[in-house]
Amino acid sequence: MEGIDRPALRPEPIESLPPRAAAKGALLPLRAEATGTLRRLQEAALIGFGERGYHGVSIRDLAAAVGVRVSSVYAHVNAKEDLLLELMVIGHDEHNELLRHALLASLPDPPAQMDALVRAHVRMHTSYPLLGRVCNKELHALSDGNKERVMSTRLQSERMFLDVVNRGIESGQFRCADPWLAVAAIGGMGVRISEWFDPEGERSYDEVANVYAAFAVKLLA
Amino acid sequence: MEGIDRPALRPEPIESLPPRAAAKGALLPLRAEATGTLRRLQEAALIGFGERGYHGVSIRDLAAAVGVRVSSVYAHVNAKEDLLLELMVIGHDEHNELLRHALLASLPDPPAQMDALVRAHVRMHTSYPLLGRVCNKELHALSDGNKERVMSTRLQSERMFLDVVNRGIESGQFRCADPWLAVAAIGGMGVRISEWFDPEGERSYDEVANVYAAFAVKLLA
DNA sequence: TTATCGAGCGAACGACCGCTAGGCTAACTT
DNA sequence: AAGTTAGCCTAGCGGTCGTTCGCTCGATAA
Repeated sequence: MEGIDRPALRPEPIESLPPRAAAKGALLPLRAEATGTLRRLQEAALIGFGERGYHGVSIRDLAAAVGVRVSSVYAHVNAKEDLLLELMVIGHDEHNELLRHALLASLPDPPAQMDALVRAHVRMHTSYPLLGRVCNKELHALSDGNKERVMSTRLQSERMFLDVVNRGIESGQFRCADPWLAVAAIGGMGVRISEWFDPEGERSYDEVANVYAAFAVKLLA
Repeated sequence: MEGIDRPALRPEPIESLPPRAAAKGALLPLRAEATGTLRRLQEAALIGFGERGYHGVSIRDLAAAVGVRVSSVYAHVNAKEDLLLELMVIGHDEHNELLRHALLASLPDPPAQMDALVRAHVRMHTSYPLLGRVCNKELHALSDGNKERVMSTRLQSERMFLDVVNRGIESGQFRCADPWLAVAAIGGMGVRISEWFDPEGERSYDEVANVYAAFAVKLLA
């Protein structure tokens, strides 16, 4: 028995937020329309779920973070899971839209399209690292129906990458024995960004995006 | 109000395990020396933490999975966190050793060394996908001291990749403006494997390793 | 034979969990 | 002025959390 002073289960509260960072450093994308207390609940949930995981954050934590009593939370939210679901839907929809717009604005050349897709992918994970973390780590906490709903969006996004890879192979500009594996690799390196990216850090979005886009295209050459 | 039938928080128990899979499909690497009930607790924790996260699995879940009462768990384990710590140490040490041995057995040529490192990295995440998931997703649940201990091993592993990239740049075999970013990308695509790899699936370890190793070297060319 | 010990047990501790019932207040409609 | 509503409150429900306690039982060692 050596555990004299056992570590506290929840060592520190979720820091409450300054009124609102400039849009540049917003926690959530513009498609998050909520305002007032609900908005602050969503942001507290984003921080908490992102740092400690869904089951590591209680309604009491969230209530304390926004300066409200537990029961008042339920004036804005039906259930804790709804808070997670909303974040996951926002994140996946935003990601999907970024990819779609990237494709629309790109020349119809597979390497150019892949470059555009990867830049959008990187933009998502550098602009909203906490959201990326929640979307990629907390799926398990969603009930089956909600999980399916989110996964269908993710599958659509994956398909965009896959289509570009396949078209590039047909045109002879890409060479790749297993297109899905290439997409998995490209996707994986982007997803991980949300684990280390720091907007105040030494690497800007542009640097990461340039490098990763080049990586993806080289990897398929 | 639409949440008529609220989803159960913990819908299904951790399935209890068959006596022991052949070493080929072992849940834990050989360096996990525990036997008997403690071993089965570790394996139940690995499955539970990997599928539902540390805070999503209770001591009662683990006890039920190994067929023992809650209080008996504490004959083998000092605290729940120790179970997680042990898994994380095993995982990180195994990973580190695989990388070291890969380097030792490789020709001193940076592309060959990178090929070997990536194969070892892939081997880790295909052989022990649950362990990879726990190691990469549950760091937040470790107390500060334990987290540091694990992170120092991770840093050592990262350094092996970084050294090879830097040496390859010096020798002119690699071209890369930001070596750390390349390591992050290569590491990220490997880490993600544990999220989708299925030993019974259509892709074998060898296929994934071949492709990913080629990706890494091409990406640095 | 006796002593020790590992491994299990039932019961329970205090804290925390998600969630709800019901009441108060202040602002907005009508 | 009267009614409605949004938003917050106090209080507490039933249940689960990690952990501890004192105990039994069988195997091993002296």
